[in-house]
Order: sequence, then C-alpha cells, then structure tokens
Amino acid sequence: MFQTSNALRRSVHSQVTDRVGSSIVRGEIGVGETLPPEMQICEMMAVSRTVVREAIRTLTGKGLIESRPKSGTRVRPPEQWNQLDPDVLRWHLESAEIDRYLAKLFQLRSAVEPAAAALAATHAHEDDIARIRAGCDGMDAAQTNEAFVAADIMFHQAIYFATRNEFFWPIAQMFEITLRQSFTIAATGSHRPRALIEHRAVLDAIVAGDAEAARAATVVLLAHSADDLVRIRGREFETPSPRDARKR
Amino acid sequence: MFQTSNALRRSVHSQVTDRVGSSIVRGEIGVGETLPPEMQICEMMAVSRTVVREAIRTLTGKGLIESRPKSGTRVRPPEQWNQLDPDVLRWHLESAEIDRYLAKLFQLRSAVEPAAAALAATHAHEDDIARIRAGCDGMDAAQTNEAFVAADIMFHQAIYFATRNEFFWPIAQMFEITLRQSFTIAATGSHRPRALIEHRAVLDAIVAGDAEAARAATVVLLAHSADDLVRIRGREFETPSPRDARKR
DNA sequence: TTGTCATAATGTATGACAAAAGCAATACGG
DNA sequence: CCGTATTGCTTTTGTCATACATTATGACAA
Repeated sequence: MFQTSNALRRSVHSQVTDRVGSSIVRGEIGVGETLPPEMQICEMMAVSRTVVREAIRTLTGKGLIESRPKSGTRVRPPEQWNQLDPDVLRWHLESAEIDRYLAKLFQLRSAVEPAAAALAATHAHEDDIARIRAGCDGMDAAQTNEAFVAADIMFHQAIYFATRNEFFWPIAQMFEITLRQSFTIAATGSHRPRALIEHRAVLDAIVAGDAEAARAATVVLLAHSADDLVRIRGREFETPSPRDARKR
Repeated sequence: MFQTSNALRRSVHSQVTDRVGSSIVRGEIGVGETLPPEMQICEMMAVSRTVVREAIRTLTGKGLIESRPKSGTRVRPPEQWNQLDPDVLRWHLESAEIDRYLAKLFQLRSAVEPAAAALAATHAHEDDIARIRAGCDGMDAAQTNEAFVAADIMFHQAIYFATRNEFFWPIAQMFEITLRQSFTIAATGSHRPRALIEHRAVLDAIVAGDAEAARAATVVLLAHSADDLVRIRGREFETPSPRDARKR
C-alpha cells in the first residue's frame, strides 16, 4: 500500500540497477575504480547474486561499467556511457543541478531540431503529420497546464519520428523524461498564444513539404523558448554560451 | 588460436545477446510479438538459463524488449530502442543495406556536427584542442590509408567531446562502429589534400574561438564528404532527400 | 627478469521455489 | 438460457542458493 514513491513494487534487480547506476552517475565510484565484488554487493543490499549480476549486465549494456574475472568491475569513462539512455538520464537529473542539464539538453535541441523539422517536411508520412497535428490541436484545446505540456511534448516528439530516421528517435525519447518540468514552468499563461502560432507555423511548413520554411520556423520557436527559459531559470540558457568557460 | 573472426573468445552471454538482439533488429520477431520462453531459448542455444536471462537483461536495458511473468518477453516498438547504442547499431549494420544506414547517419551528422563545432569553439579545453589537433596531424602524417582514416575519426570524435556537453558524446561513439568503412572508401588518394585543408580550417576556427567560422567550415567539410559519398556509393547520399518518398 | 602457482573475482550451470498473469471452468445472478 | 464474475489451474518470469569453471592478477621462486 505504501510503496516508496514509485520505486518499490518494481522488480528487485531494477532497484539494484537504480542504486548502483545512480551512485556511478553521481560520481561516488569514480572513473576507472572498481565497484565492490558481487558477493559484497549482495550482502550490502541483501539480495541474491543472480539479482546483482543481472543489474550489472544492465549497466554494462548501457556502457557504464565493464567487468573481467578476477580484476573486478570497473567504471568506464563517461564518454562511453549511453548518455541518451532514459535511465542514465534519470540518474543524472536525480543527482546534478537540473538547470545545467536542461541547458545542455537545449543545446542539443538547438542543433538537431531545425534539421529534424526540415527532414520531416520531406520525409513525413500521413500518420506522422497526424501526430504532429494532434500535438498542435492538443495544445489548442488544453484546459489545464499539464495537458498543454503533454501536447507540447507530443508535438516535438512527433517531429523527430517524422524524420523517418531512427538515429533521431533517441533524442525524442529524452523529452519524456527531461522536458516535462522545464516545459511546465515555461508554459505558464501568457506565452501560450504566441507559442501556439509558432508551433502551427512549423506544422504548416511540414505539411507543405517546405524544408527550409520548417527549419526557419523551428529556429524561431526555439529562440523564443530560450527566451522564456532565460527569463525563468536564469542566464545559463543564454546563447551562445559564455566564453569565459574556456581554460587556456 | 583460430577464434572465429573475433566472435569466439567472448563470454557466452554476449554471444546469446548478439544472436537474440540481431534477430530482433533484423525483424525476425516483429514488434509486439513475444520471443520463445527462456527455457526454450536455453535448449535452442544449448546454454543455461542464467546466460539467457542475463542476455535478456542486457537487451531490456537497451530498450529492445520488456518482459512480464506469464505473458512473456515482447519486442518493444523501435521508437523506444536505444538506436545509438553501439550494439544496436552493429546489429543494424549486419542486417540491412549499409548504404541506407550510412545515409541516415550522414543526415544526423549534417544536423549536429556544425553546431558541435560551434560549441567546441566556445567550450573546448586545452586537452580537447590537443585531441583535435592530433587528429589533423595524424591525417597529415598518415602513410597508410588505414592510419589516415583512424586519424580522421579521432578528429571528428574530438569535436563532439569538445562541446563539453555529454549529450553529444553518444554521437561520437557511432563513428567507431559505423564510419570506418565509409571513411575508408572515401579517403582514397586524391581527396586527401583538400580534405586536410578543410579539416584544419575547422581546427583553426575552434582554436580562435570563432563559433560561426567553425560552423561554416564544418558545413563545407560535410558538403564535400557528401559529394564523395555520392560519387562512390550512389545517389542515396544526395541532399536534400527525395520528395517522392512521401506518401499522401 | 621470467616462469609458475595460488588466489580471488567473474562466468556458467543446475535445481528449487515465489509470484504474477492469462485462461478456462465453474458458479452465480439476471 | 445467457452473461458475468469468481475461482483455481498453469505457464512464464523473478528470485534464491550452491557448486564448479575460467581467468587474470600478484606473489613467489628460479
């Protein structure tokens, strides 16, 4: 009845995966270091070795660790982690300052989303366009803030799927996990009318099959989103990023 | 002594992971369908249930499947796969027509790499620049074709790492797996001098901290790479992509 | 320095039981 | 008589325990 937030109820090995993965991402173990032997983890968490091993396999599959007989299980450098993996993302967001990660995510969006919209304009199928339109309509009809954000997310995801290029899809996945909060904050009240117009501009360009128009409309959309984020969250979202970050 | 290419010698569960993962990506199982019960897979591949379960955990972690007691283990829709995962990528390349995937990868690069270079110009640290320069120098000094390609890959990877934005890193990882062959083909003989100049232009812009110049230089670099790919592999690499792919 | 060996860690196999979920048969009510 | 709810069976995944294989490390000795 009481299941801790939503962590209990799930299988034991995913709980162990969460705890170990989280502590790695959090940096508690440090790159190149080895985590405790399996048996020791078993004792620490009071689970069987089966469970621990399956958790380790999951983390290995995400690129976080690699293990060898005798030498143990070591943390791999973060360049080799599947940083776009939903779980890895979640562990990041749990640990670090949210704003830093939202800013970085926004850098990625700024790079990819205009091109994605352009590809969508030339490659989208009927059902892709239907999904994008559903996003627009949902934003239009939304009564609650939450419904508005959900429709907004659907809209942006649908654009990535409409590229018909699977390498763009993992980026769409991030929205589910990462953007809900930032969108929720940025979607309050007065911005909506303009946002709606700009979203529909992207839709229209895609429907018209005009790649360059879609790209341009998306650039506008993102620029205004950045404005909102700067206003609400702080100057970390300014573009381009501060030069003084550089060390020479 | 003889180990089949490089497949033998590896652990049993990664072999099982490969076989199952490959057959899923290949589409032999079909979205929403269930794979055979664990025990049956054990018999088919003559391994213990431990091994099969660990393989399943790995694939679950990559988003390919999800399993429930009694109802079995089902294939999830490809939108939810970690398409940028090195293994998933490899399974794709094993199965499908290489050219289609190289073309799609190139679409992603075209979207991301100019922005990545721009970010690198403002965010790169000393060691990042050293790596990029090492790539240039390596291309310069390369005697063999293979060495040239390796340096080329290092150059492009280093740019993604230099963004200091971990969300760009998984894209760099793809190069290792995907680009070796395409680069090898495109790097023959006469293209090298021009390629070298263009690479160094990107490096110089990044060193100068000039984001816009870095973006522009990368666009040029990619455009010429596309030319080479079109010439050698076929018109699939043309930009923008064919309109008639659209169904309305 | 080199070779060998003990050892500690992961890798694999097996068997047993728990828990969940689909399915069918059954019982109940309309 | 038909439809619905309930109950119980059974299949499949989830977890545990134990034993043994394999491998690489590090110490020791030649």
